[in-house]
Amino acid sequence: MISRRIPEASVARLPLYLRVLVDLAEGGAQTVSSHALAEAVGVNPAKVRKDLSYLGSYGTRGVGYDVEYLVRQISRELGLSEEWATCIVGLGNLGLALAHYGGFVERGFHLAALLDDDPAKVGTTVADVEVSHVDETERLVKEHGIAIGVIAVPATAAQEVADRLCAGGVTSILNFAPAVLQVPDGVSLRKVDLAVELQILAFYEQRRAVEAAGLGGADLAGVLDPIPPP
Amino acid sequence: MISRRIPEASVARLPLYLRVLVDLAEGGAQTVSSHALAEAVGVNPAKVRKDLSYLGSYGTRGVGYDVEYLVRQISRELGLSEEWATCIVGLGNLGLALAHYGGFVERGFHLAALLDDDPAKVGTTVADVEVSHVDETERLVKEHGIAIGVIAVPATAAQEVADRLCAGGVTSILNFAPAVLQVPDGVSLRKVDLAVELQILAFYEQRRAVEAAGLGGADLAGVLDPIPPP
DNA sequence: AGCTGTGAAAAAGTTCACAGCA
DNA sequence: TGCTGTGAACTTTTTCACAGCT
Repeated sequence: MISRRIPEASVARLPLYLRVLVDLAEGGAQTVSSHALAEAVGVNPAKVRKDLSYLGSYGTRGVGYDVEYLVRQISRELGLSEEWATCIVGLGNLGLALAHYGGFVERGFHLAALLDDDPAKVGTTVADVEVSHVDETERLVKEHGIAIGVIAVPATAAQEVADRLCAGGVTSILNFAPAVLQVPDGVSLRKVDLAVELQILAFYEQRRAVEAAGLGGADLAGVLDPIPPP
Repeated sequence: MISRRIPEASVARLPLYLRVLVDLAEGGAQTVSSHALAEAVGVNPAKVRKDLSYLGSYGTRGVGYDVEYLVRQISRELGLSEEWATCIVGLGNLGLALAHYGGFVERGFHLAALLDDDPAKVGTTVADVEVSHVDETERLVKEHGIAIGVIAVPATAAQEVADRLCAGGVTSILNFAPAVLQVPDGVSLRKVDLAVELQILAFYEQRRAVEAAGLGGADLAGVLDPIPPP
């Protein structure tokens, strides 16, 4: 119980376990083994046990884990017992999609404000929330006690928006803009970058193509050999 | 040059380097040091050098890396010299946002098909592409030689869509549905899960709150102590 | 017998620190 | 002098393997 440091990699898997466990609970399951849980999440059973052991020893040897109990423990650990106030800055296609995303509000995330710099959007209502001008960011973050800010603006505006969110007192940022952001110590920053994900997939596509072409050690000139440097 | 295995973690950073390098090139920079590049991407300079060394030895000691040359090398490594045909399945808010996303088409990704199961959407045109019925998935993937499929349907439909994409011959999938997918060997799968990202942020929010409350070893009962198991 | 919890081993990833070249 | 390239140390993460409880 003292000084529980849960490794980052484990933290990132807790939401996945939780989702499966909720489904299992709804399906009426009482207990689940690390093996079954691992299968459902697509990981190794030993990893499941290690991850869950960081939360404490909640399983029963010979039986497995109590589903309902585990749901409660993980929810609490993830802070999902509380309601986190969030805001979305930037209501382009992506921002709108996020605002309407059900899973957003589903578990403890409350959309407290929407912000955009387009006067045509300010004052309209999206997902039952009135859109405010981005200049109001600091004020609204303070007033609503917003903890998590979501950035869905173009890359060029992202740092300014981040600065404003932090100035207002946000302590977590989820950034969808393709930009590297600087935030003060003590602010958590996560990034989702669609173009990067596609490029990673392209890398492995490319490699398969090269490997197929290169079977048996054929000459790959023009396919992967480096061009001599300038 | 023989058997170049680039670690996954490095591959995931190549697109970030590329983005910065393209900006630098547009800004007229001739060369860049590992230090400057590291700063711009937000990583350690040694990591930059290690990562780039996997591509070959493209730097010049005492000088740095030739920006243009590095852009070419990384682009080639990421398979961005080719045009990858992609499709998006599911044209809800997120699917539409993805279809309109500029960065999508920007670098070598060509939107060859859009699919949805809603008869009202089939036949309409989105982002200059006519929407087809999801039953056409296999056929369209084959016909257009689509390599990468993007899944933006609800979780319940995601596995079926994945199966169809794979049946058609897709070799990479980017999944936005909150579901764990099963794909055949040889198909790359990446996942973007908005709810998970928020929950990870909530975990660290929660922990900060607990740490603040627990300064000096105060009693945390009711905040983090476990409820006794059933 | 079945399944958890966990030390210990293995693997992957990061950072250091410095030789070596421009 | 300045900066790359890289072996080696270190850290984190994953996996194994088995003792220990039910």
